[in-house]
Amino acid sequence: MTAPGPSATPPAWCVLGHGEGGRTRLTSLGPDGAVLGQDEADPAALPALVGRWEAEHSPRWVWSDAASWYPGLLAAGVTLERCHDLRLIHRILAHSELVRDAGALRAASDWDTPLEPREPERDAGATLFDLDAAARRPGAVPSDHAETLAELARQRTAIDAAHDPARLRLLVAAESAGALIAAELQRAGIPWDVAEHDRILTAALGPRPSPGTPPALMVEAAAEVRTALDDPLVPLDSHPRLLRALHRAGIEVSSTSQWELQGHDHPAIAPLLRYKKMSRLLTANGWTWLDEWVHEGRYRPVYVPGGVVTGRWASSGGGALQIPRQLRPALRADPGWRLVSADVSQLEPRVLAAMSADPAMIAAGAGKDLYSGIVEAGIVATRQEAKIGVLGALYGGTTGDSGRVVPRLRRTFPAAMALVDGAAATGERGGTVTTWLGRSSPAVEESWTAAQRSANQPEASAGQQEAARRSARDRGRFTRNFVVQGTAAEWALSWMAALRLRLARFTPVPVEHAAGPSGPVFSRRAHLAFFLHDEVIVHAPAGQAEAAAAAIRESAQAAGRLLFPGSPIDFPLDLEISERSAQK
DNA sequence: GTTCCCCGCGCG
DNA sequence: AAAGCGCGCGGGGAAC
Repeated sequence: MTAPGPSATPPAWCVLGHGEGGRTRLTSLGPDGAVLGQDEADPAALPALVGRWEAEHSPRWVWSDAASWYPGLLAAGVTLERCHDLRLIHRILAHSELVRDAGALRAASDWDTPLEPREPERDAGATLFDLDAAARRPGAVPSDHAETLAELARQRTAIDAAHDPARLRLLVAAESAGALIAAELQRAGIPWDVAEHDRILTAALGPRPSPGTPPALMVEAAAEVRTALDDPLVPLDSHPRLLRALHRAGIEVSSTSQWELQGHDHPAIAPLLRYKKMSRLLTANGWTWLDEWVHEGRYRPVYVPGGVVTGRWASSGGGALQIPRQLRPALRADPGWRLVSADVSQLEPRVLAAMSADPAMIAAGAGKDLYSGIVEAGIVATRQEAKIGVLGALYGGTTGDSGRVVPRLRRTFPAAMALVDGAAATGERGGTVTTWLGRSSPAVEESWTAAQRSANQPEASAGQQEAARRSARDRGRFTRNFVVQGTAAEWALSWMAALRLRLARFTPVPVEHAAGPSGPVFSRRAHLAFFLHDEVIVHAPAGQAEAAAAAIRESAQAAGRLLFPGSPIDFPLDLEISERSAQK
């Protein structure tokens, strides 16, 4: 290694990529991108090398993607502060309206690849040696050293020449921090109380049955339904056949959905609704789920940062983002530890208020509850009306209660409504909209534009015209919501990124019996354990729980200032410290 | 036998 | 009651 001397420029970037003979190459770059030094290591020696550079220089690590590189480093005990995830950033830059010339990026289409879903690490001990194979698995973006450097250069050029480089840099940093956090979350896992989960299942379904047989309470409910329908064989799990059986019994429903069933008065309805509830719990989060996803007291879901077009995270396997409220009590802190749970009150409306700088809407949220603020301002009578109206504004609701309330909101919050109405109009025309930090909505397909054009010809059929209008409205609702949902995702990433750095400064505490997959662990630090769009859970030693709560609050304020400097908008949290997650 | 789509419902 | 946005998943059943 050409080690920088005391007077040399410290490395701002360290680029990792695959070199010759299965070795990993490391190139350090100065702030201007000039090469400062080179080194290389076998996969087994990589964590030590990376750890040394992190300790000495804390550079921004550049790699094809964190999902390929970081789990192996984490398994070896190496935690990094900052990175630049080329795969995630490529997808943003190649489509961002803020980028003036995305030609070079678009041409490098190998980089425009979503990550293949990957099973969680069942045996993290093997990861150290699988590091190389993991980064080279099929479907992955390029990870060889030269191409990694070339892509970094393309991205830097695009950012530097962008319309608003400062905003784009915030987005790049937030998205990349998210990539680190996702890997760390998966490694840490959610502390999960298997016995409590089993208690909840047993209370709802009856004791765990032998494989292949339904639990007792489901059998009971099914029998009640069949008696009430006077049809001893009706299959309750087949929608088409159940629907026909309901019709035979004189229950005129067009689907078997619970909201439609609820409207009918028949002795079969109540047990059927109970059966459907139980069936859902059993198939989605029953004992099979427990066996598959919870090991050694940890649920380790697979998070997919940037998995949603708007920039929200998705998940792959285990349904991490759909844990039913009913099972929340199964989230339980380790002995002597606490769960610090926080969610943002009305994140999306507040984000809209800040983006549009709508003074009336900011004022409505200035207390604690934005919906109550709207009631107190005399715009609607009830909190429920306010909520339905605001959601209608964000989602493009036109019918029912929301259709009645939205026009009132349009008069009261003209700036906020102009922002979402404008986004909808752009989408209806086939245009692109962009979030606060620069993530743009996908461009329309040519076939969409063609269909719109031909529907505007005089010879177009009425059906064609109606289909085109509906499709335009659908797209308008999507772009209307995109700017708000996407900016809210940016806020949430910024919140977590700030929180992660604060938690990294907490003092680790001794842990007696924790043997992680990588071997014995003798001390552990407060860490993020769960993230769900506008909610985080931190797992912290009891003595540090208050400090963790303060860190969560400070981080929320920091995220608000970072995205909306000078704005009076605030982002109040509902925060709770407990041993066990509340059901709410 | 495998693949794909729809339905319904969980989450924000 | 849903409605209006964004998802993932399991099960059934049609299509291949």
